[in-house]
Amino acid sequence: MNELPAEPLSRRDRQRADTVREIKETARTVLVEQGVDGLALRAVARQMGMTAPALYRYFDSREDLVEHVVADLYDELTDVLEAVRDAADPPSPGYQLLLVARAFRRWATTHHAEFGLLFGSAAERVIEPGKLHGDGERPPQVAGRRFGGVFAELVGRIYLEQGFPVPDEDDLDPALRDQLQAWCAKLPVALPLGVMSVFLSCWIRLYGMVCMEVFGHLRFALDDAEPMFEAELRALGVVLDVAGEYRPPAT
Amino acid sequence: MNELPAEPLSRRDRQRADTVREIKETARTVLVEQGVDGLALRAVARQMGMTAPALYRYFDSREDLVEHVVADLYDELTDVLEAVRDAADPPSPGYQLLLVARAFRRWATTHHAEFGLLFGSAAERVIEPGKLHGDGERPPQVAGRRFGGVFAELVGRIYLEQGFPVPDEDDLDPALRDQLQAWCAKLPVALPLGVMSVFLSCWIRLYGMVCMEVFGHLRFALDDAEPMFEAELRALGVVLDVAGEYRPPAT
DNA sequence: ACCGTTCGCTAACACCGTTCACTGCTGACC
DNA sequence: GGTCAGCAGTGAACGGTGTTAGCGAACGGT
Repeated sequence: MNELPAEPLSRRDRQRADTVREIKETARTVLVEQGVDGLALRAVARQMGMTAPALYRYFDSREDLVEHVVADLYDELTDVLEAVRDAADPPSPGYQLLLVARAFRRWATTHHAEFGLLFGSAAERVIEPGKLHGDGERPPQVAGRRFGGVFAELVGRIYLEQGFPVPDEDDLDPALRDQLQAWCAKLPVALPLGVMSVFLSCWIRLYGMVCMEVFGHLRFALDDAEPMFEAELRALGVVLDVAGEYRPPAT
Repeated sequence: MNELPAEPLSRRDRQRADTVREIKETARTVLVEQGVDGLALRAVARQMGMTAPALYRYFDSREDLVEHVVADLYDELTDVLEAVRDAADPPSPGYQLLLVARAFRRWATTHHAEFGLLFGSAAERVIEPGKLHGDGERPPQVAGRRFGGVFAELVGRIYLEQGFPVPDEDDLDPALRDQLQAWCAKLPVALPLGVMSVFLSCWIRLYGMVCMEVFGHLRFALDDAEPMFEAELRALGVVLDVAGEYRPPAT
């Protein structure tokens, strides 16, 4: 991203940046091998032949390290989603959304530990803004925003390019309308508030479904959630008026 | 529940049962005061004037204690939902479902720590069946089943008493159909598989919405999720063909 | 009154996050 | 080229965690 002051990196600084990167990568392998609970500073340090206090030269605390890992994972996930989106053929937003949603679920199910760190209840405090940390946005939040933006942008494009039925603004609960208005104001493009409400509803279904599957809250009924997920994707296609673009998964 | 061998409780056994109850209650107050992470054995013991190892006379491990607390919380939540359901006037299943769903969200938002323990990602292993523990069902699972049963039963009654549009069995993905079939076989009453799929879809929306709100995954757009929740309730009412029974919340 | 079970304690182990004081090394400046 | 500041990394230590082992006291049934 921001690499404008490209050269004035002293040799020391480069080495330091490398170490930071190595720490985060090691943290991630520990996360994968040992699970969210096993992500201990000492474990990370051990795995890279260091001692735990040394990590404090690079991160303020375990929490700080975790936040940076979270941000990196968000970015990685978003990169995957964007790549899938940009490789979609045809590149219509409806089909792109289908593929992106599927890629999201795929990433979640194949990266169980990472997904738990990003979207589990332990992430609550990581996502939470503010704290005593000043109210400047921290890495996980901007990365999380970018992630959500992929979906929001696609739904927005579907609406603008093809349209789908949305509730009239006057039919929305005023309390909801005001919040949607405030949220909309923070977005790059203004959309009718009804579109925002439809997007939120779809987002809840998609996100809720994936979280429930990964965290085992669907196992009381299903042991393989993929068919149900595909059924939900078709239902979302109907809601967004792109049902005709549905294609069964490749495999 | 099962109090058939009512009397042969020796004095010692009664005292022991009392202690078990006191431990679980103390664990719950610690949970509320300190949060999920603060739920430490030593903290529980300290608060009731004991030492941590003493708790091992009553529970095999911290995990074991947590599981029992989870089961109790499930039962308590289910009691609340059943009470709300039984007090509904009129007692039509559609209206009852509306009130029960609202009560669920209310309990979740007013019992943040407890909800996190029950439905957060930390509950993953608690919910998970089997382990090396034999494959007998453990307390959290039976309690969780009872909890889900409240919703399932209401949706079933709505279908049987009034009906709502469901997909034809032949339109379901065979892979999904088989799983729904297997699940259905475990339920007390047999329902068309299309009903099961509609129920699952509704459950995902309801459950997903509440989890996302409580765990802060909706705060990027909303700071008070209630209006959106009500909108979702109305949408679910349409799906289940009981939209006419919607009433705005009492407040 | 005895004896076995139960209960709670202390001590200890291994692990965690975090702080502190101390060592080398390295880069920069005169 | 020599000196000196600053940085990376160390081991020790503090207070916390879950858990195990062994001991003593109290209790219940005979």
